[in-house]
Amino acid sequence: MQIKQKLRTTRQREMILEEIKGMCTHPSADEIYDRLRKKITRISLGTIYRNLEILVGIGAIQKLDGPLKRYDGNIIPHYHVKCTECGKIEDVQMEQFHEIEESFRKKTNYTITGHNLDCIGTCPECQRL
Amino acid sequence: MQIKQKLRTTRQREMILEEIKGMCTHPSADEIYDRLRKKITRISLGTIYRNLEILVGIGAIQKLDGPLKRYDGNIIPHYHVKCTECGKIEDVQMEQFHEIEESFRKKTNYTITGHNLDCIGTCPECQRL
DNA sequence: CTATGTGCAAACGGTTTGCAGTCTA
DNA sequence: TAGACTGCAAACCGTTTGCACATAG
Repeated sequence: MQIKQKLRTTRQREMILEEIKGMCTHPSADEIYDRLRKKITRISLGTIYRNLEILVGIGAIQKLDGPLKRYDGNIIPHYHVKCTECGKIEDVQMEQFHEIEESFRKKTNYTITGHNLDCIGTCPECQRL
Repeated sequence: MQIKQKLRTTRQREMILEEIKGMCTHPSADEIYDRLRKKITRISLGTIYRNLEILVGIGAIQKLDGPLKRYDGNIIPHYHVKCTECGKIEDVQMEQFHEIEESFRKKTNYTITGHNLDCIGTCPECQRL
C-alpha cells in the first residue's frame, strides 16, 4: 500500500508497533489484538488491521503473505525456516544470496527488486519426538 | 494433507487435474471452477476445493500459499517471479540452488526437505509502460 | 478547527463442512 | 454393496469497511 495521507502518532499505533518489534515470533493480527487488549482497555481489531497495513506501507514492519497474514517486526533482510511438524516460522539471519536476483534477471528479463526465500523442514525440537 | 483413504477415479477429479495441467498460469479454485462449468453442466465449488487438496496431497499438483490459494500443475522443481505491476506469477525453470538448503541446515540445525524461492519485480511488458 | 484515527458492528469473500443422494470398484 | 464422492447450501473465519465520534497537530 502506498501511504499518501499525513500520518499522526496515536497511542494505538505506537503500541502496535512496539508490540510487534518486541516479538520474535511472527504474529497475526489476532495475536497482536489479544496481547494489546491486556494493556489497553479498549482497542478494536479494525484498528489493528488498519495500522498493520500502514506500518507495512511505511516500511516499519514486514508482511508474510500466507493463508493467514503474519507480520514481522524484523526489517533487516532475512530468510525464514518453517517447521512442518509444529508450524513454527523462524527468522534466519544469514548473508543474502546475491546471485539469485542476478540469475533471475538474466533468465526472465524482469527488473528484480527483491526476493523471498524460505526452507521447510523439521526443527531440532520436533526431530527429537 | 495426508491422504489415507482409498482414492477413486471420478470424472470431476480427472477433469480438474487435466485442466490445471493444461494451464501455464496459476489458477485459483474459482478460476478452475469457471472453466470447468463450461465443460461439465454441473460441478460445485466444494468439489473443486476437495479435489485440489487431494491432488496436492498425492503430489500431482502444487499449492502456492498466498492470501488467495493458487495451484500449479507444474511439479518439476521450479521458482517463480511475480510482477508487482500486473500481478502475474510466472514459472522460472532454472537449475536449483543446492547451496541454499545446505546453508540453512548448517545455520539452523533443521532437517531441510525443500525450499521456496521467488523474486519480485517488473515484467518486460510492464517495464515498457 | 480539520483531517486523521478510533471503536463498533455489519459486510465481504475465499474456503470448509454437513447432509442426503450418487457412483466407483 | 460399501465406502468414496458429489452437488448444494449453510457455516466459518480472517479481513475489510461504513459510520459517528474522538483526537492529534
